[in-house]
Amino acid sequence: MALEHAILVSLSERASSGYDLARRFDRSIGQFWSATHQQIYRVLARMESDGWVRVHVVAQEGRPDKKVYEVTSAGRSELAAWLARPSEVDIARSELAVKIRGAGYGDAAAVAAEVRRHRAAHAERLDVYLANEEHEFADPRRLRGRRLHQWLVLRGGIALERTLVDWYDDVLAALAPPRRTPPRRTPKDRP
Amino acid sequence: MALEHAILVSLSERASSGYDLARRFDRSIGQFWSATHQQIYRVLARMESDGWVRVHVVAQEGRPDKKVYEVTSAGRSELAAWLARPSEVDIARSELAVKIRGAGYGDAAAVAAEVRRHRAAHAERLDVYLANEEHEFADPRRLRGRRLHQWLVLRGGIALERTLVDWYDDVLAALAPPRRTPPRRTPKDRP
DNA sequence: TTCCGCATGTAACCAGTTACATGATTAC
DNA sequence: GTAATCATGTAACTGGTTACATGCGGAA
Repeated sequence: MALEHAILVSLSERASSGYDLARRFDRSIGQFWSATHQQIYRVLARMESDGWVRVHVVAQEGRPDKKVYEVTSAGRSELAAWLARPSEVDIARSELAVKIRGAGYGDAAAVAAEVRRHRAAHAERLDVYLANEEHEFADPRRLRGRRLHQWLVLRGGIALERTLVDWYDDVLAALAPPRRTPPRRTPKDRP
Repeated sequence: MALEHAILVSLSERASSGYDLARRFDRSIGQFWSATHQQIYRVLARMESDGWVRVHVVAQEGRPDKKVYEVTSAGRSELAAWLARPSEVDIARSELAVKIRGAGYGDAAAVAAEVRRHRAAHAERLDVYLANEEHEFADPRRLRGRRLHQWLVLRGGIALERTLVDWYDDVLAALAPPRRTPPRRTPKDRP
Protein backbone atom coordinates (compact mmCIF):
# COMPACT_ATOMS: atom_id res chain seq x y z
CA MET A 1 0.00 0.00 0.00
CA ALA A 2 2.40 2.62 -1.17
CA LEU A 3 0.30 4.85 -3.40
CA GLU A 4 -0.72 6.93 -0.40
CA HIS A 5 2.89 7.38 0.50
CA ALA A 6 4.05 8.07 -3.03
CA ILE A 7 1.43 10.82 -3.07
CA LEU A 8 2.67 12.13 0.26
CA VAL A 9 6.20 12.34 -1.13
CA SER A 10 5.02 14.06 -4.28
CA LEU A 11 2.81 16.45 -2.36
CA SER A 12 5.62 17.26 0.06
CA GLU A 13 7.68 18.40 -2.87
CA ARG A 14 4.86 20.60 -4.07
CA ALA A 15 1.19 21.08 -3.17
CA SER A 16 -0.94 20.20 -6.17
CA SER A 17 -4.25 19.07 -7.58
CA GLY A 18 -5.18 15.49 -8.34
CA TYR A 19 -4.91 16.17 -12.02
CA ASP A 20 -1.47 17.60 -11.56
CA LEU A 21 -0.35 14.65 -9.47
CA ALA A 22 -1.55 12.28 -12.17
CA ARG A 23 0.57 14.05 -14.74
CA ARG A 24 3.61 14.11 -12.48
CA PHE A 25 3.20 10.41 -11.81
CA ASP A 26 3.56 9.86 -15.52
CA ARG A 27 7.06 11.27 -15.26
CA SER A 28 9.48 11.20 -12.34
CA ILE A 29 7.72 9.15 -9.66
CA GLY A 30 5.84 7.10 -12.23
CA GLN A 31 9.18 5.63 -13.10
CA PHE A 32 8.65 3.33 -10.15
CA TRP A 33 5.05 3.89 -9.22
CA SER A 34 2.28 4.61 -11.67
CA ALA A 35 -1.37 5.41 -11.10
CA THR A 36 -4.37 6.49 -13.12
CA HIS A 37 -6.10 9.74 -12.29
CA GLN A 38 -9.21 7.92 -11.08
CA GLN A 39 -7.26 6.09 -8.47
CA ILE A 40 -5.42 9.18 -7.40
CA TYR A 41 -8.73 11.00 -6.86
CA ARG A 42 -10.08 8.14 -4.82
CA VAL A 43 -6.99 7.83 -2.67
CA LEU A 44 -6.79 11.60 -2.18
CA ALA A 45 -10.36 11.56 -0.87
CA ARG A 46 -9.47 8.85 1.61
CA MET A 47 -6.31 10.63 2.66
CA GLU A 48 -8.29 13.76 3.30
CA SER A 49 -10.79 11.97 5.47
CA ASP A 50 -7.86 10.44 7.34
CA GLY A 51 -6.44 13.91 7.89
CA TRP A 52 -3.19 13.31 6.04
CA VAL A 53 -3.86 16.10 3.58
CA ARG A 54 -6.04 19.20 3.44
CA VAL A 55 -7.65 20.82 0.43
CA HIS A 56 -8.44 24.29 -0.66
CA VAL A 57 -10.39 24.99 -3.77
CA VAL A 58 -8.80 27.44 -6.16
CA ALA A 59 -11.05 29.22 -8.63
CA GLN A 60 -9.51 29.83 -12.03
CA GLU A 61 -10.43 31.96 -14.97
CA GLY A 62 -11.46 30.17 -18.11
CA ARG A 63 -10.82 26.75 -16.69
CA PRO A 64 -12.44 24.56 -14.06
CA ASP A 65 -11.79 25.09 -10.37
CA LYS A 66 -9.12 22.94 -8.89
CA LYS A 67 -8.62 21.38 -5.51
CA VAL A 68 -5.11 21.92 -4.32
CA TYR A 69 -3.95 19.39 -1.74
CA GLU A 70 -1.21 19.88 0.80
CA VAL A 71 0.24 17.60 3.45
CA THR A 72 -0.86 18.15 7.05
CA SER A 73 1.35 17.53 10.04
CA ALA A 74 -0.44 14.20 10.54
CA GLY A 75 0.49 13.38 6.96
CA ARG A 76 4.09 14.32 7.60
CA SER A 77 4.36 12.04 10.58
CA GLU A 78 2.67 9.21 8.73
CA LEU A 79 5.20 9.60 5.94
CA ALA A 80 8.09 9.59 8.39
CA ALA A 81 6.69 6.49 10.10
CA TRP A 82 6.25 4.69 6.79
CA LEU A 83 9.80 5.49 5.74
CA ALA A 84 11.11 3.71 8.80
CA ARG A 85 8.71 0.75 8.51
CA PRO A 86 10.15 -2.26 6.67
CA SER A 87 8.50 -3.08 3.36
CA GLU A 88 8.30 -6.19 1.23
CA VAL A 89 11.18 -7.06 -1.04
CA ASP A 90 9.53 -6.65 -4.39
CA ILE A 91 9.66 -9.21 -7.14
CA ALA A 92 9.79 -8.28 -10.79
CA ARG A 93 6.71 -9.13 -12.80
CA SER A 94 7.18 -9.53 -16.50
CA GLU A 95 4.65 -10.86 -18.93
CA LEU A 96 7.29 -10.78 -21.62
CA ALA A 97 9.53 -13.09 -19.62
CA VAL A 98 6.68 -15.58 -19.46
CA LYS A 99 6.35 -15.35 -23.23
CA ILE A 100 10.06 -15.89 -23.75
CA ARG A 101 9.92 -18.91 -21.54
CA GLY A 102 6.95 -20.27 -23.45
CA ALA A 103 8.26 -19.39 -26.91
CA GLY A 104 8.48 -23.05 -27.82
CA TYR A 105 4.71 -23.51 -27.57
CA GLY A 106 3.93 -21.10 -30.37
CA ASP A 107 5.53 -19.02 -33.07
CA ALA A 108 9.00 -18.21 -31.77
CA ALA A 109 9.41 -15.56 -34.47
CA ALA A 110 6.32 -13.74 -33.21
CA VAL A 111 7.76 -13.76 -29.70
CA ALA A 112 11.00 -12.36 -31.08
CA ALA A 113 9.01 -9.56 -32.72
CA GLU A 114 7.44 -8.82 -29.36
CA VAL A 115 10.85 -8.71 -27.73
CA ARG A 116 12.01 -6.29 -30.41
CA ARG A 117 9.04 -4.04 -29.71
CA HIS A 118 9.68 -4.01 -25.96
CA ARG A 119 13.36 -3.43 -26.56
CA ALA A 120 12.53 -0.33 -28.58
CA ALA A 121 10.20 0.98 -25.86
CA HIS A 122 12.81 0.52 -23.14
CA ALA A 123 15.54 2.04 -25.28
CA GLU A 124 13.34 5.07 -25.69
CA ARG A 125 12.72 5.34 -21.98
CA LEU A 126 16.41 5.03 -21.36
CA ASP A 127 17.04 7.95 -23.71
CA VAL A 128 14.46 10.05 -21.91
CA TYR A 129 16.05 9.31 -18.55
CA LEU A 130 19.53 10.05 -19.82
CA ALA A 131 18.44 13.33 -21.34
CA ASN A 132 16.72 14.14 -18.07
CA GLU A 133 19.84 13.43 -16.09
CA GLU A 134 22.05 15.54 -18.30
CA HIS A 135 19.70 18.46 -18.29
CA GLU A 136 18.59 18.41 -14.65
CA PHE A 137 21.49 16.92 -12.77
CA ALA A 138 24.69 18.35 -14.13
CA ASP A 139 27.50 17.83 -11.64
CA PRO A 140 25.82 15.18 -9.48
CA ARG A 141 28.65 15.09 -6.95
CA ARG A 142 27.44 18.37 -5.54
CA LEU A 143 23.92 17.11 -4.88
CA ARG A 144 22.50 17.04 -1.37
CA GLY A 145 19.14 16.18 0.19
CA ARG A 146 16.01 16.02 -1.94
CA ARG A 147 17.85 16.57 -5.20
CA LEU A 148 20.36 13.86 -4.39
CA HIS A 149 17.55 11.42 -3.62
CA GLN A 150 15.78 12.23 -6.86
CA TRP A 151 18.97 11.66 -8.77
CA LEU A 152 19.58 8.31 -7.06
CA VAL A 153 16.18 7.07 -8.14
CA LEU A 154 16.78 8.29 -11.67
CA ARG A 155 20.07 6.39 -11.64
CA GLY A 156 18.15 3.26 -10.70
CA GLY A 157 15.77 3.76 -13.58
CA ILE A 158 18.65 4.22 -15.96
CA ALA A 159 20.43 1.11 -14.72
CA LEU A 160 17.30 -1.01 -14.99
CA GLU A 161 16.36 0.16 -18.46
CA ARG A 162 19.88 -0.44 -19.64
CA THR A 163 19.85 -3.94 -18.22
CA LEU A 164 16.56 -4.72 -19.93
CA VAL A 165 17.75 -3.46 -23.30
CA ASP A 166 20.90 -5.56 -23.02
CA TRP A 167 18.94 -8.59 -21.94
CA TYR A 168 16.52 -8.27 -24.84
CA ASP A 169 19.46 -8.04 -27.20
CA ASP A 170 20.81 -11.30 -25.84
CA VAL A 171 17.39 -12.90 -26.16
CA LEU A 172 17.06 -11.74 -29.75
CA ALA A 173 20.49 -13.02 -30.63
CA ALA A 174 19.59 -16.42 -29.24
CA LEU A 175 16.02 -16.52 -30.52
CA ALA A 176 16.45 -15.09 -33.99
CA PRO A 177 20.05 -15.46 -35.05
CA PRO A 178 20.86 -12.83 -37.68
CA ARG A 179 20.74 -14.17 -41.23
CA ARG A 180 23.00 -13.24 -44.07
CA THR A 181 20.07 -12.61 -46.38
CA PRO A 182 17.09 -11.37 -44.44
CA PRO A 183 13.78 -12.69 -45.82
CA ARG A 184 12.01 -10.19 -48.04
CA ARG A 185 8.53 -10.04 -49.41
CA THR A 186 9.11 -10.05 -53.14
CA PRO A 187 6.50 -9.00 -55.74
CA LYS A 188 5.94 -12.68 -56.39
CA ASP A 189 4.34 -13.09 -52.97
CA ARG A 190 1.22 -11.25 -53.99
CA PRO A 191 -0.81 -12.41 -56.94
CA MET B 1 -4.03 -11.13 -17.45
CA ALA B 2 -1.07 -13.41 -17.71
CA LEU B 3 -1.52 -15.82 -14.82
CA GLU B 4 -3.64 -18.09 -17.01
CA HIS B 5 -0.91 -18.13 -19.60
CA ALA B 6 1.89 -18.59 -17.13
CA ILE B 7 -0.02 -21.62 -15.88
CA LEU B 8 -0.45 -22.88 -19.44
CA VAL B 9 3.30 -22.65 -19.97
CA SER B 10 4.04 -24.39 -16.70
CA LEU B 11 1.45 -27.08 -17.37
CA SER B 12 2.76 -27.63 -20.89
CA GLU B 13 6.14 -28.44 -19.40
CA ARG B 14 4.54 -30.91 -17.04
CA ALA B 15 0.98 -31.84 -16.03
CA SER B 16 0.53 -31.13 -12.34
CA SER B 17 -1.75 -30.33 -9.42
CA GLY B 18 -2.57 -26.85 -8.19
CA TYR B 19 -0.43 -27.43 -5.15
CA ASP B 20 2.47 -28.46 -7.30
CA LEU B 21 2.06 -25.44 -9.56
CA ALA B 22 2.10 -23.16 -6.55
CA ARG B 23 5.39 -24.63 -5.44
CA ARG B 24 6.92 -24.38 -8.89
CA PHE B 25 5.80 -20.78 -9.15
CA ASP B 26 7.90 -20.09 -6.09
CA ARG B 27 10.93 -21.11 -8.10
CA SER B 28 11.57 -20.80 -11.82
CA ILE B 29 8.50 -19.08 -13.23
CA GLY B 30 7.91 -17.19 -10.02
CA GLN B 31 11.07 -15.32 -10.84
CA PHE B 32 8.90 -13.18 -13.05
CA TRP B 33 5.37 -14.19 -12.13
CA SER B 34 4.30 -15.16 -8.65
CA ALA B 35 0.97 -16.37 -7.35
CA THR B 36 -0.50 -17.71 -4.14
CA HIS B 37 -2.06 -21.17 -4.09
CA GLN B 38 -5.53 -19.74 -3.55
CA GLN B 39 -5.35 -17.76 -6.72
CA ILE B 40 -3.95 -20.66 -8.67
CA TYR B 41 -6.86 -22.86 -7.56
CA ARG B 42 -9.35 -20.23 -8.57
CA VAL B 43 -7.80 -19.63 -11.97
CA LEU B 44 -7.45 -23.36 -12.62
CA ALA B 45 -11.18 -23.77 -12.00
CA ARG B 46 -11.95 -21.04 -14.49
CA MET B 47 -9.55 -22.47 -17.03
CA GLU B 48 -11.21 -25.83 -16.72
CA SER B 49 -14.66 -24.39 -17.31
CA ASP B 50 -13.22 -22.58 -20.33
CA GLY B 51 -11.89 -25.87 -21.63
CA TRP B 52 -8.24 -24.87 -21.60
CA VAL B 53 -7.27 -27.66 -19.21
CA ARG B 54 -8.72 -30.97 -18.13
CA VAL B 55 -8.44 -32.69 -14.76
CA HIS B 56 -8.19 -36.18 -13.54
CA VAL B 57 -8.24 -37.01 -9.89
CA VAL B 58 -5.43 -39.20 -8.69
CA ALA B 59 -5.95 -41.17 -5.49
CA GLN B 60 -2.89 -41.51 -3.31
CA GLU B 61 -1.97 -43.63 -0.35
CA GLY B 62 -1.50 -41.87 2.94
CA ARG B 63 -2.07 -38.46 1.49
CA PRO B 64 -5.00 -36.53 0.07
CA ASP B 65 -6.19 -37.10 -3.48
CA LYS B 66 -4.85 -34.71 -6.00
CA LYS B 67 -6.28 -33.19 -9.14
CA VAL B 68 -3.79 -33.36 -11.94
CA TYR B 69 -4.35 -30.78 -14.66
CA GLU B 70 -3.20 -31.02 -18.24
CA VAL B 71 -3.51 -28.67 -21.19
CA THR B 72 -6.17 -29.45 -23.79
CA SER B 73 -5.81 -28.65 -27.46
CA ALA B 74 -7.99 -25.57 -26.91
CA GLY B 75 -5.50 -24.54 -24.22
CA ARG B 76 -2.62 -25.10 -26.58
CA SER B 77 -4.11 -22.88 -29.25
CA GLU B 78 -4.96 -20.22 -26.70
CA LEU B 79 -1.36 -20.25 -25.53
CA ALA B 80 -0.09 -19.96 -29.10
CA ALA B 81 -2.49 -17.09 -29.79
CA TRP B 82 -1.42 -15.27 -26.64
CA LEU B 83 2.25 -15.64 -27.51
CA ALA B 84 1.65 -13.80 -30.76
CA ARG B 85 -0.61 -11.13 -29.23
CA PRO B 86 1.21 -7.93 -28.25
CA SER B 87 1.33 -7.22 -24.52
CA GLU B 88 1.87 -4.09 -22.47
CA VAL B 89 5.38 -2.84 -21.90
CA ASP B 90 5.66 -3.35 -18.18
CA ILE B 91 6.85 -0.70 -15.79
CA ALA B 92 8.89 -1.51 -12.72
CA ARG B 93 7.12 -0.94 -9.45
CA SER B 94 9.31 -0.38 -6.44
CA GLU B 95 8.18 0.74 -3.04
CA LEU B 96 11.80 1.04 -2.01
CA ALA B 97 12.48 3.53 -4.79
CA VAL B 98 9.66 5.68 -3.44
CA LYS B 99 11.28 5.53 -0.02
CA ILE B 100 14.66 6.50 -1.38
CA ARG B 101 13.09 9.42 -3.16
CA GLY B 102 11.33 10.49 0.02
CA ALA B 103 14.27 9.87 2.36
CA GLY B 104 14.49 13.58 3.14
CA TYR B 105 11.07 13.59 4.80
CA GLY B 106 12.06 11.20 7.55
CA ASP B 107 15.00 9.39 9.05
CA ALA B 108 17.44 8.91 6.16
CA ALA B 109 19.43 6.44 8.24
CA ALA B 110 16.35 4.24 8.62
CA VAL B 111 15.85 4.30 4.86
CA ALA B 112 19.49 3.33 4.43
CA ALA B 113 18.91 0.39 6.74
CA GLU B 114 15.97 -0.65 4.57
CA VAL B 115 18.11 -0.43 1.47
CA ARG B 116 20.71 -2.63 3.16
CA ARG B 117 18.05 -5.20 3.96
CA HIS B 118 16.77 -5.28 0.40
CA ARG B 119 20.28 -5.42 -0.94
CA ALA B 120 20.93 -8.53 1.12
CA ALA B 121 17.74 -10.17 -0.13
CA HIS B 122 18.58 -9.51 -3.75
CA ALA B 123 22.16 -10.64 -3.31
CA GLU B 124 20.82 -13.89 -1.93
CA ARG B 125 18.47 -14.35 -4.87
CA LEU B 126 21.32 -13.64 -7.21
CA ASP B 127 23.34 -16.40 -5.57
CA VAL B 128 20.46 -18.82 -5.92
CA TYR B 129 20.08 -18.01 -9.60
CA LEU B 130 23.79 -18.31 -10.25
CA ALA B 131 23.98 -21.66 -8.49
CA ASN B 132 20.97 -22.75 -10.51
CA GLU B 133 22.60 -21.75 -13.74
CA GLU B 134 25.83 -23.53 -12.97
CA HIS B 135 24.14 -26.71 -11.93
CA GLU B 136 21.38 -26.88 -14.53
CA PHE B 137 22.79 -25.12 -17.56
CA ALA B 138 26.38 -26.13 -18.00
CA ASP B 139 27.49 -25.40 -21.56
CA PRO B 140 24.68 -23.02 -22.52
CA ARG B 141 25.86 -22.69 -26.12
CA ARG B 142 24.46 -26.11 -26.84
CA LEU B 143 20.98 -25.28 -25.61
CA ARG B 144 18.00 -25.48 -27.96
CA GLY B 145 14.25 -25.04 -27.64
CA ARG B 146 12.59 -25.17 -24.21
CA ARG B 147 15.86 -25.41 -22.32
CA LEU B 148 17.30 -22.46 -24.19
CA HIS B 149 14.23 -20.37 -23.39
CA GLN B 150 14.40 -21.29 -19.73
CA TRP B 151 18.02 -20.31 -19.62
CA LEU B 152 17.33 -16.97 -21.32
CA VAL B 153 14.79 -16.09 -18.66
CA LEU B 154 17.18 -17.13 -15.93
CA ARG B 155 19.81 -14.86 -17.51
CA GLY B 156 17.33 -12.01 -17.29
CA GLY B 157 16.76 -12.69 -13.62
CA ILE B 158 20.48 -12.75 -13.00
CA ALA B 159 21.03 -9.50 -14.87
CA LEU B 160 18.23 -7.74 -13.02
CA GLU B 161 19.29 -8.91 -9.56
CA ARG B 162 22.83 -7.87 -10.25
CA THR B 163 21.71 -4.44 -11.37
CA LEU B 164 19.62 -3.99 -8.25
CA VAL B 165 22.47 -5.00 -5.94
CA ASP B 166 24.81 -2.56 -7.67
CA TRP B 167 22.25 0.20 -7.56
CA TYR B 168 21.62 -0.30 -3.86
CA ASP B 169 25.35 -0.14 -3.27
CA ASP B 170 25.46 3.21 -5.02
CA VAL B 171 22.49 4.42 -3.00
CA LEU B 172 24.13 3.34 0.25
CA ALA B 173 27.39 5.04 -0.65
CA ALA B 174 25.52 8.27 -1.30
CA LEU B 175 23.08 8.00 1.58
CA ALA B 176 25.30 6.75 4.36
CA PRO B 177 28.91 7.55 3.55
CA PRO B 178 31.15 5.11 5.45
CA ARG B 179 32.56 6.55 8.65
CA ARG B 180 35.98 6.00 10.04
CA THR B 181 34.64 5.20 13.48
CA PRO B 182 31.27 3.53 13.22
CA PRO B 183 28.91 4.44 16.08
CA ARG B 184 28.85 1.83 18.80
CA ARG B 185 26.51 1.19 21.67
CA THR B 186 28.81 1.41 24.64
CA PRO B 187 27.94 0.11 28.14
CA LYS B 188 27.29 3.68 29.16
CA ASP B 189 24.18 3.75 26.98
CA ARG B 190 22.25 1.60 29.37
CA PRO B 191 21.86 2.56 32.98
C1' DT C 1 -16.13 21.46 -36.22
C1' DT C 2 -13.31 18.64 -34.30
C1' DC C 3 -9.90 17.58 -31.27
C1' DC C 4 -6.77 18.47 -27.28
C1' DG C 5 -5.82 20.15 -22.51
C1' DC C 6 -7.66 21.26 -18.03
C1' DA C 7 -10.24 19.34 -14.13
C1' DT C 8 -13.13 16.20 -11.46
C1' DG C 9 -15.72 12.52 -10.74
C1' DT C 10 -19.10 7.68 -10.59
C1' DA C 11 -19.72 2.72 -11.34
C1' DA C 12 -18.55 -1.73 -12.53
C1' DC C 13 -15.25 -4.84 -12.77
C1' DC C 14 -10.95 -7.74 -12.35
C1' DA C 15 -6.75 -9.37 -10.08
C1' DG C 16 -4.52 -10.43 -6.10
C1' DT C 17 -3.95 -10.89 -0.89
C1' DT C 18 -5.13 -12.40 3.82
C1' DA C 19 -7.36 -15.07 6.99
C1' DC C 20 -9.41 -19.21 8.04
C1' DA C 21 -10.68 -24.27 7.68
C1' DT C 22 -9.93 -29.28 7.10
C1' DG C 23 -7.46 -33.58 7.70
C1' DA C 24 -4.03 -37.17 7.12
C1' DT C 25 1.11 -38.49 7.51
C1' DT C 26 5.77 -38.04 8.78
C1' DA C 27 9.70 -36.28 11.33
C1' DC C 28 11.73 -34.30 15.63
C1' DG D 1 2.97 -33.48 21.58
C1' DT D 2 4.21 -30.30 18.12
C1' DA D 3 5.45 -28.84 13.80
C1' DA D 4 5.96 -29.47 8.85
C1' DT D 5 4.43 -31.30 4.33
C1' DC D 6 0.76 -32.64 1.26
C1' DA D 7 -3.63 -31.07 -0.71
C1' DT D 8 -7.77 -28.38 -1.46
C1' DG D 9 -10.76 -25.03 -0.69
C1' DT D 10 -14.27 -20.64 1.06
C1' DA D 11 -14.94 -15.73 2.20
C1' DA D 12 -13.86 -11.15 2.77
C1' DC D 13 -11.22 -7.59 1.40
C1' DT D 14 -7.94 -4.27 -1.02
C1' DG D 15 -5.80 -2.31 -4.90
C1' DG D 16 -6.03 -1.17 -9.51
C1' DT D 17 -8.18 -0.79 -14.28
C1' DT D 18 -11.73 0.42 -17.74
C1' DA D 19 -15.54 2.71 -19.29
C1' DC D 20 -18.30 6.55 -19.08
C1' DA D 21 -19.79 11.43 -17.97
C1' DT D 22 -19.40 16.53 -17.75
C1' DG D 23 -18.04 21.07 -19.39
C1' DC D 24 -15.15 25.06 -20.77
C1' DG D 25 -11.42 27.22 -23.77
C1' DG D 26 -8.18 27.36 -27.37
C1' DA D 27 -5.86 25.61 -31.42
C1' DA D 28 -5.93 23.31 -36.10
